[in-house]
Amino acid sequence: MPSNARERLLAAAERLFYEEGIRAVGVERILSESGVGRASFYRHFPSKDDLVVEVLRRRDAAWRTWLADTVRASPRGTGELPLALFDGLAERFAADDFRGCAFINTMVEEADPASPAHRVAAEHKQKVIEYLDGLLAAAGYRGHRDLAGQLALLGDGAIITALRERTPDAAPRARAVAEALLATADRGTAPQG
Amino acid sequence: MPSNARERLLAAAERLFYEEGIRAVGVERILSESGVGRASFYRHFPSKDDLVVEVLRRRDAAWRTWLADTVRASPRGTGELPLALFDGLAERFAADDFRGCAFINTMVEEADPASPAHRVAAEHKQKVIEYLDGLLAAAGYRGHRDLAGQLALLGDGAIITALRERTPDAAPRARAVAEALLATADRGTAPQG
DNA sequence: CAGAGATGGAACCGATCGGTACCAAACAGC
DNA sequence: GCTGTTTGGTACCGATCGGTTCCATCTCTG
Repeated sequence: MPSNARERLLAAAERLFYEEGIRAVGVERILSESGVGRASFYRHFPSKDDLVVEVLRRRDAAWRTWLADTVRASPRGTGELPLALFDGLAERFAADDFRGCAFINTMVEEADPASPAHRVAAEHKQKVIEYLDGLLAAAGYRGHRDLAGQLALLGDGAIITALRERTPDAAPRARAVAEALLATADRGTAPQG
Repeated sequence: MPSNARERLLAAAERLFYEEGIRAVGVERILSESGVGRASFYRHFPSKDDLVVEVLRRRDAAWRTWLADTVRASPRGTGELPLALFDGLAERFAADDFRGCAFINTMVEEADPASPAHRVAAEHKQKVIEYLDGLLAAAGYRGHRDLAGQLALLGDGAIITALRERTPDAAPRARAVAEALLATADRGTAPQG
């Protein structure tokens, strides 16, 4: 019942946009790689911009699900559970097709902060911060809100560094900073350690 | 004696590329905003790509000069002198036309790491790290090489965060992390504090 | 003032951009 | 088998892309 062509379009677009960039990939490429006809494309999406937004929405959901799964599967204790973010990033950085963060890339490519794609990308980062905030709050960190922003900042810095170096080295480097940060942070009546 | 048209082209291109993105700005825009004729453009630059590379080279030189000047003018002592990076970033983030880091943006837009523009952008970051390494070494930090990479990582994270938030708040937040990092770092026979 | 080099404007090129219209084949449910 | 929807293919649209060519003008130097 769910349209087959639509799924193929989204899958091809997500891959191509990430690998080569949103502006660098034309509709023609998406059609040929997905095997979908031109008319079918515009039956499912009013414009390329709408496809972009839909791709980002799905990737946002998938990415945060992946992060939650990674944290859930982490052997780390509650106190250092937020560091699981960097464990997960280390795996991502090692992937052959790693090309940074799709949402950072979108904010860069779609310069206008009011554009739908830019907004979805910015909101993604905000949701990740809120998730980290929850982890930090559960671990009893005071100032967990600020800490969450700093961990996200470290994660973004690691992603940019990995994009430049083309190695996974940035992940443990950022994690070391995060460890120093959490070590100096004040934990109140910590539920457990 | 230095070609006037060439300077105007570089100035207009630098501004437009930074404000709207490299791919988003066509040659026609650069011509109209610089007042340079089409033929003159291709007399000075074999292609748009060559203009892009030249713009990046100049911005690299200007940016690192700015950083060195900022550090030189900083009232901070030797031990915390590298933190002047974040003092400088704070000013940049507050600018109305702030749109992230031109070199990060280039690495994102020019996806191919072998492309000339991407390489120049990546090399810029490397040079900044080497400069920070010098500051840290002069301050007597052990492991100054790793520390330099971590400070640069924090800087990039701050830039991405500022791009998303559209406020200068990320600079002091990253600086706080850098302070915690330097505080836990081992200083050998420190020349002075 | 004369000559040479640099300049801006415009016409033009093939290719590609995002988007529309039409059509025949494949597919479903009844 | 018949009907109605979804599909892929193709031709086409105006606009813009990066790049070439030619020309008239302007400016600087001798």
